[in-house]
Amino acid sequence: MDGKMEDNSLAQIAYEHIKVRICDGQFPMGHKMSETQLARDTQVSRTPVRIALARLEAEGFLTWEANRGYRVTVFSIEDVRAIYGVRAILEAEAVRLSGRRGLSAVLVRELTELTRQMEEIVYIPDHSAEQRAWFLKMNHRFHRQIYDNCGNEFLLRQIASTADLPLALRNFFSFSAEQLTESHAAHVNILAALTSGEADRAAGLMREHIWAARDRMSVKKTKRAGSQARRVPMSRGKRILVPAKERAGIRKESEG
Amino acid sequence: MDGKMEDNSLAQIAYEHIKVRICDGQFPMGHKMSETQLARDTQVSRTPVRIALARLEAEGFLTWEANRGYRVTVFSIEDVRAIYGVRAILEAEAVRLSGRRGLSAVLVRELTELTRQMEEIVYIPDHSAEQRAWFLKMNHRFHRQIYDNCGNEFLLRQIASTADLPLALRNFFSFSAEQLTESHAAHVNILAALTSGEADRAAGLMREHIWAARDRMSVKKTKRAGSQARRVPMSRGKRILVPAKERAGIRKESEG
DNA sequence: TTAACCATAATTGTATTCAAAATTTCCAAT
DNA sequence: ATTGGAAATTTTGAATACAATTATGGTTAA
Repeated sequence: MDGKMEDNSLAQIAYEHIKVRICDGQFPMGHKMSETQLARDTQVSRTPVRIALARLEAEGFLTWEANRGYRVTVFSIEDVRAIYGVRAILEAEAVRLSGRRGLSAVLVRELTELTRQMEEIVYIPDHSAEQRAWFLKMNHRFHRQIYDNCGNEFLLRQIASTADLPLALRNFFSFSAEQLTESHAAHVNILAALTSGEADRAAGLMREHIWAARDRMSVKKTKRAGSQARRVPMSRGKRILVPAKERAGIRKESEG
Repeated sequence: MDGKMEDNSLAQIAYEHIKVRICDGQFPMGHKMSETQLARDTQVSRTPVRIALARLEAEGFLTWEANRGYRVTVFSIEDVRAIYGVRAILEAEAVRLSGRRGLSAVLVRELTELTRQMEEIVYIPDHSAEQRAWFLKMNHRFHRQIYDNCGNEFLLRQIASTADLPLALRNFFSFSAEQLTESHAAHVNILAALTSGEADRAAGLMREHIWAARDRMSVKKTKRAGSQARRVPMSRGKRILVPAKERAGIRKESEG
């Protein structure tokens, strides 16, 4: 169902394991990624862990420093804005291409169904955290379904690599009820534009939809993100300035 | 002058070494990257080579297959078109942002100087291959100078990662005199739009400039690229179908 | 108390070793 | 000659060993 062929390689397992923990926020920004520690946690040797770390570094999740190892990349609030800016143009383009190609009947049905499910949650006065999480899951699928139809595999790859980067941050920002409503409304409009063949308009709506998410993020918790983020690494070999000495207290809380 | 701080790590050296050889075309698309072979060539152990390969894989240069190692990613002509499509929107956005921020006097002077140097070559009736190479170098700087001013470090990173990908292919396509002229004219227009504060127009011109490069590529050597490219990998774990048995004949021609 | 310095420990960078999988080679059978 | 298959070789995946650098901790002196 998942289309995932068996990845027996420990490097792959370590990669996914670590990536999830970064996106979860279990490894916060600036966190020192100890190779030995990770190897012990995963019950493998350092070799596959190193492969995984190298890949995550190339993808921007980690930042490397000579003889000092890897850290979770520190994104300032400006960085996140910048990432959302890129996401906006990439995903708007994906929507445009997808719209130009035309949506199949089954795809429209799936998107409609997803929208309906999200709407259900939106109209629940006091939705639970679980329901909000479900909304986010549906939201993710909605976007992805549209993008997957765009026919530009490389664009998809770029989107995938940018969409996950600020994921760790997103955990800090809770969605309010109005934001869910707003988001849902945007989805409805985008879907309407797509089904009526207005690819360019759909693209513009998607761009604004992502801009809205960006702005939502900027106004809310500037304190939290701003205090932790000191420096923009984002390129190999640059120094990053982070508190140092925050090693303890994270290793044991995994899988509590 | 290069701003490169000492990278003693063998992994880093191997990374750059291999990447250059991929972009050079010394390692053609689909080429099997033997860890042992590379290790012997570089006079280091397999360990740093593996790190380098993992990074290059994450960046899209290489494609990995379980128990079968790495290969140079095979791009079909459609892939290259797709990449140029993404480049167009990314670099147009960089131009727009750069224009909105405004260009400093010194930057304008530098861009003007670069344009002048390129113009010189354009107006030489029979320019040498060396001069064409110089044009390409200036061209690259021109683009880069504009982008670097955009203020979105993440966008720059994305551009850097996409711009190099089809570099190997670009070696197959020789620039004709008219194409140089066309390219130069576009630069002049873009620079004019930027200096007159028309950021959006500059962005549009850049988009078309890159589209022109894309189309130039599509019409020329479809045979060459089409015959070598069989399948679009571009995502980890997918199978790629390449001739197989093309190992010999490459190892010895390096550093002849 | 603080600063400096040396010793110790821990971590990273690299090489080597070993096992498992894949490729190649070679031989036999059709 | 071609095909099939089994042994041999090569290559990848992973673990371990070792060297070099960095972090830590404690002792001493001001």
